[in-house]
Amino acid sequence: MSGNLADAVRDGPPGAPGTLAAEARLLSIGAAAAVLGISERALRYYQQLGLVTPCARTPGGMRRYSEEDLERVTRIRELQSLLGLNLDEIAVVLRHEDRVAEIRQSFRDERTGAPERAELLSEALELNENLRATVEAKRAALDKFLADIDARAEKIRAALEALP
Amino acid sequence: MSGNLADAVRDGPPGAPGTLAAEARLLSIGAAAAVLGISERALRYYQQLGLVTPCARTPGGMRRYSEEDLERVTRIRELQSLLGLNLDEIAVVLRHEDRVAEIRQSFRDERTGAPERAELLSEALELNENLRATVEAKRAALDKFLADIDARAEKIRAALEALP
DNA sequence: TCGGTGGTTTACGTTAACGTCAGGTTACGC
DNA sequence: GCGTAACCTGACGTTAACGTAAACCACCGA
Repeated sequence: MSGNLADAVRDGPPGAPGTLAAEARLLSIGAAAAVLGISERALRYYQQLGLVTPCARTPGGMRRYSEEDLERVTRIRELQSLLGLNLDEIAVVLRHEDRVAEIRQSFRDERTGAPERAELLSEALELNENLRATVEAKRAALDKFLADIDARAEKIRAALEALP
Repeated sequence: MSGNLADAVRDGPPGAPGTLAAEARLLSIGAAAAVLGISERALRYYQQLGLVTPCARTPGGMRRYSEEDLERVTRIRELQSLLGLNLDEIAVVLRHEDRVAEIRQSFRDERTGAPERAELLSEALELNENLRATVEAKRAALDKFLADIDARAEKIRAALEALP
């Protein structure tokens, strides 16, 4: 092992005058992959599907990932492992979440009128509720599953107490 | 559509003297697939991997599935969709559950001594607890996920109330 | 300035979980 | 007894989500 995670993440001098703090913390694809614990190939693949695009590139064309980019990837993995969604379905979820973020922006905008604001909020609420329903369904099923397991455990424990 | 589900499941006269009720209710692979809502190919594939073997065959070699067989397949699908396990991992879980069933048998056996019974019960308990841990972990993650969604919804609702 | 490490695109390879097709066999209603 | 629908066993095809290799290019420390 020539380079470890700490080496990969540690960037050039962050004090270079003129560069914003956020800019200094952009990660290369190797560092990003190391931090996230996934492969570089996966990151490129997600980008190919339009799921995450690194916020910047170096003049030479190398990908630079921001903290926000990493969070997005984390989100992808969560939606994969927790909800069992495939990448196409995840793309939809992410688009919805992007839309919510967009709504948040419009909301901050001074020019947005009150009735339009209400409209935006209820749209955001609906998008949110949409995902919630999916998650809630899964949770309910899991809870039942867990209850079954616990019931079995209880029977075994009862038998154990009846023994000695 | 020439044959529907009801046709497929409805078997020959169940009153044929000499045949047990359970025997009369064995399903062909087509009927089983229809009831379960999966493909025949999937059933054959699961068998190939040693996950479910139909309890019987006709003299001519055609598969016959019992109610218990169907439950086992349902279990497989549950482990797939809820826990996101692959079929190899599911094979392990099923082997553990089979072992628990075996333990239950030994337990009913008169010849099993008291110390051995205790041993069997704690083995069953451990196997059960094993699966429980997996499920519980998933549930915790899902709960957190759901909490995040609810928090967002709350923020949106608060903004909505602050409007009019 | 230059060597080595790391990154880029392009393209073909891999694995799990089936889908589908071919060619022959069995079950069942009439 | 007979036709046909359902089933059998291979065997090859497919799709998602990457893995891997090749050939070329960027960056950075000495």
